Amino acid sequence: MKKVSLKDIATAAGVSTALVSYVLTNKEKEARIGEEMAKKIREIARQLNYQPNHIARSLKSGKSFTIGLIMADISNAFFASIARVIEDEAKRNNYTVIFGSSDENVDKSQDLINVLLNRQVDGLIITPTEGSEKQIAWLQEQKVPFVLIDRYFPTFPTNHIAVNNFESAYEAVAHLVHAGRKRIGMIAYETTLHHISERKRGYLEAMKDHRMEGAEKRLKTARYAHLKTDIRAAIDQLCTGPERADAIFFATNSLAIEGLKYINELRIRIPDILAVIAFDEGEAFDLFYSPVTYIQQPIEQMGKEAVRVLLEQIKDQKKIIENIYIDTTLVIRQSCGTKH
Amino acid sequence: MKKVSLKDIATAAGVSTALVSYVLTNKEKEARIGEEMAKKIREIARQLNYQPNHIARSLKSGKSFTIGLIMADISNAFFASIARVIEDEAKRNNYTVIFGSSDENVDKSQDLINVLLNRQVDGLIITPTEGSEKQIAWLQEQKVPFVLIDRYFPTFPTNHIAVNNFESAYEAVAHLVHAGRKRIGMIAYETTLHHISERKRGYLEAMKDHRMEGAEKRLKTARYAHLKTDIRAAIDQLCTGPERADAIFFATNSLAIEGLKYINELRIRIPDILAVIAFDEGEAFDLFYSPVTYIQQPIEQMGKEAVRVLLEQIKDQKKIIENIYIDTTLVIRQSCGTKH
DNA sequence: AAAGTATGCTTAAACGTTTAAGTTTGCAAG
DNA sequence: CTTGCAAACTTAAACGTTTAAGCATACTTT
Repeated sequence: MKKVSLKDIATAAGVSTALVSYVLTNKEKEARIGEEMAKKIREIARQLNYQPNHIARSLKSGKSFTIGLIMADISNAFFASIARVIEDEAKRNNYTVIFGSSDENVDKSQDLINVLLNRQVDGLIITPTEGSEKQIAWLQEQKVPFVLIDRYFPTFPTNHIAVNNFESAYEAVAHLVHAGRKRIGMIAYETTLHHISERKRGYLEAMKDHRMEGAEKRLKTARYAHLKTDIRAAIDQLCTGPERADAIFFATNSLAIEGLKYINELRIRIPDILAVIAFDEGEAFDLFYSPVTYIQQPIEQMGKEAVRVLLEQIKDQKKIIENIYIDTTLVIRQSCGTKH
Repeated sequence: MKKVSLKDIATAAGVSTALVSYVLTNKEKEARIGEEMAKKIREIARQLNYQPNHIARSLKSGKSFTIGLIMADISNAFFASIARVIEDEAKRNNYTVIFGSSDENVDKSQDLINVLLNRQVDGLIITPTEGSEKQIAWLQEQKVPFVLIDRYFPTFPTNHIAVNNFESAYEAVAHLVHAGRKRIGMIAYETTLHHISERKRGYLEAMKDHRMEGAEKRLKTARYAHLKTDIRAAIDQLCTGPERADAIFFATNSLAIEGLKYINELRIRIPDILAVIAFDEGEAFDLFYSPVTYIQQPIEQMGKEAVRVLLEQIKDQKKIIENIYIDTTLVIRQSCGTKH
């Protein structure tokens, strides 16, 4: 069953395709189409169930009405939720979303950028990986509209949507201090990515401001590719000896999940022996026997803003760069031993 | 910065675009291109950093090398994981994925189908919603290649990837019986979707075969749109009175998560007072104080098969319908009180 | 020397749209 | 009775590819 095209309608109506095009794109006024004819064409289009060919349109207009979405890993709850919001929001604006997962890997990221640009996406929403500065800079040179989300590079200005990582981390650590914890540790990723650095900085500053000793030595990192083993090692180090930590701040939900699994195995009681705070949400945190206090990122807002900024960028290339910072909320549960 | 096209290369090389096209699509042999010239063209293409325009190609070939993915909700861990696998697998085959969430809503589903088909996707992978039979039947009439995943309609044959829902549910309930549970309940969705019906049937059959009383009255359902309240009501009914259930089988991960939250609130101890089994995975299940026994669906395999079947279908329209059934694994943890 | 054929390239149409620039007809104004 | 102009269409080019068909030129055959 062949698709019906403008030509089919034109033939059926005994007119040129141009006329049909004008009518079906509601340009009757500008093109001074007769009322009779317009009605007739519309009727035929309806009968034949005409569906415009988006590809032909894109070729002509140079716009695909498609957004490319590059996330670190769509199967991760945080990114999946963002993807969800972005798709909804894009759809509301008649855009469609193509996605891919970079796995925090520079080469995959480059590959995805290439694939998506070849597909003529009108713009990109990206959670950039470590070491992808050059790729991002190149996008900027090429004047490809894009927005970074979750992370960004402080060294050069780009559109980005981020959360106030420093303050959020600071606040989380302060909360632990006020809950009476003395030996607070942190587990983060081993990365130079700015959002993680900021979280680390928030931890260190808060520790300093509250005159807590040994922050540096209690700041552990894990490699993305060796999450499980590295986290276990970190926790082993943190939770043994006379100076064992009485609180851990996890820089990320995946770190927290892995960490809590091991803490469970070790039968370290929370919050009695150890207090815990995590960045990001996770349904697992709700179900944990001691519901986990966490820093809640406003996912809905982040996704919507990302789409908004990107679409504005697409509409008007020379538009000024927008940096959106959104505040998080510290959701206090029982994992720090405080009831509010 | 304008994109370079075949014409640019042709001009630079002083030849026709046809020649360039032949070279860059490696048809030199068939088109008898001179070695010298081929080398020269390739070099120029490299220098200008030529990237083929996918849209133009699609228009010409009538193929977009794009798959449409319609999931119930991409922010749900199960679907997100499937989406992840599908995207990876599609990419390996030089396909790209556009996605959308139907929210278990027929109208949204129809809307997504329209949007994706207008985008000229070459085929669809769908988790069909309740009541979408007509849409699916229409796709079949229109000879649009598609594969259903997770669910399907037994009333008419379609390509689909499914799990042996009946047997899995049966096995889960049998496991509960062998663990000594007497009053086993089930909480499912209120839906006519076949995969859920099969899970219910598995429960009922297993109960009958093991001579367990009161299965019907202990089979509760919750509406997707009123998950929280309905689940609470169901659990209230199941877990009170002298005949209170000593086990609950959740038909889905979202049901289980919501259910466990409430069970936690009620301070019903697992597995002492209540045993629990869930369909699907969830990191929350690992972290639960009594790690949850669950039916593990082979997500990777499901996603890969879906892509395989779809691509075969795209290649050869008259290909016979494929129904893939994949076995699940019952992952036994502590939530049923048994250690293996 | 004529015919055939291999080689290397060009032409042109096509995919389904959009849209600027015609063309034709009728009618009012000069 | 021109001329002007509005109304209602049509033509044709363009977007960037692909690909069948065509056209020289040179090299073999007989």
